[in-house]
Amino acid sequence: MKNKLVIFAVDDHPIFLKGLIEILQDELTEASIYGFNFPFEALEKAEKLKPNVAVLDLDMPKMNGIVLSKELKNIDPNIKIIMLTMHKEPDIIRSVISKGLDAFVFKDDAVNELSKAIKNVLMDNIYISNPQILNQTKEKSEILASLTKTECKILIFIAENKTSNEIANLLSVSIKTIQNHRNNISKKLQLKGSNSLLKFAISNKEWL
Amino acid sequence: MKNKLVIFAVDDHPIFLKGLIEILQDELTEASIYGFNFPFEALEKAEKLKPNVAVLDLDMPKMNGIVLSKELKNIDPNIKIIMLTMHKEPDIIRSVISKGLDAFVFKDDAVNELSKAIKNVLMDNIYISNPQILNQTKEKSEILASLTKTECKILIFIAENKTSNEIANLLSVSIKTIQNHRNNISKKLQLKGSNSLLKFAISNKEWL
DNA sequence: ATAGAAATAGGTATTGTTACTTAAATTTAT
DNA sequence: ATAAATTTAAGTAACAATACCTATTTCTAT
Repeated sequence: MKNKLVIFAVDDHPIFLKGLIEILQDELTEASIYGFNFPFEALEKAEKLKPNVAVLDLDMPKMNGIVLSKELKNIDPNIKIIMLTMHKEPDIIRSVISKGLDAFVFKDDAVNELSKAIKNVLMDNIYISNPQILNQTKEKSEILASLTKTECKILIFIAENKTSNEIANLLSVSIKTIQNHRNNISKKLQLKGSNSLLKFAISNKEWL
Repeated sequence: MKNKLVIFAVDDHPIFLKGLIEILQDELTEASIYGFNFPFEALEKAEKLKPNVAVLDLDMPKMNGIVLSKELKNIDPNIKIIMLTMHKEPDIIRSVISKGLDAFVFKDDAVNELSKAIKNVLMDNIYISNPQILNQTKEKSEILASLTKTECKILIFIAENKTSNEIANLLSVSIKTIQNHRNNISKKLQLKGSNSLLKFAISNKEWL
């Protein structure tokens, strides 16, 4: 006779968490489901309750799903992590997926995909709902990864509303150096036209 | 003996909707709760089911909560609308609040505030959870509201990555006219510096 | 040690945005 | 009808970003 399955669900939105617990309970009637609105609550209870699976929201204030997953794996490396997200951008997913998760499920698909994900991670499989999304624009994220350290630093400054002049002063280099970097970044990202780099930086500032 | 209360809940996220229905059912055991993932489904059923209250998500693809609320009021002006949102920015809330809603509840507060909101709207009161948020930065939204029609139109074009030249061609006016409007908008919004208007437009594009 | 990558910085030109001015035509409201 | 607001558009100037180019120094890995 095997032990009762213990599942953690962590999401900062109370209503979403309520729905999440409902779904898990519906699908896994024999499991114990614990819901937490705050990541630190889940961490506090993890040692005592010894969860087998943790279903985490990626986007949470203060401690996001990635950080929380690392903390949980610290407590017990056998805890299986299922990451939930609303984001559908391949770039974001790719940047997150390489950090030791066991499953990745999109919130829109969660009703159908969560039980599959749980079954798979318990068999030590890695599960990704909607994997075809990842094949759509492989190039872009690879190009983003091709940016050098300095180029990344400058792109972050651009996203922070800094002009080339301001960045040059902050880094104590010539404005021509910054302009040159901007050009190289634009070429790598295949951006053209007026303020295209600024628009890109602002739109993607969360993921630099 | 009064009729049974009929409540609609509309949210594009299945899990959130599930949680929402749970809360409503918990709080109002005697009511009939109908949940819809898609606004058009709610519209289709509204004539037959004659809801007294509709709890709507503000941010939905294709048809947002404002549009849906107008359609529902078209079917029956007596339907009370409770708008749910995640946004906490006073600007956004102020721009939405003046469109004939009966209640405004923040998603984070929804567990506690929803039943209060329903009771109030049924008594023909207007209910706002967390009204103190609105008093924080009154000025900015008032300035935003001070924009004229043409200024708004141009701001939307700017947010759509259009240059002054492109906007001038689209509207068949001189580029100097567009530049002049840009200046007037910047002055009204108290924006200064390089590309400040573009940055503002991109950051606020959802609420123009 | 040396080749390759990265960071530095200069030139030159075009285009776009900001910031100010004035002013006429048109629309809107009282 | 008249005043006020809005839209239109001109001039001028400075600053910023894009889009090319070349070239030197510095770091990095084999």
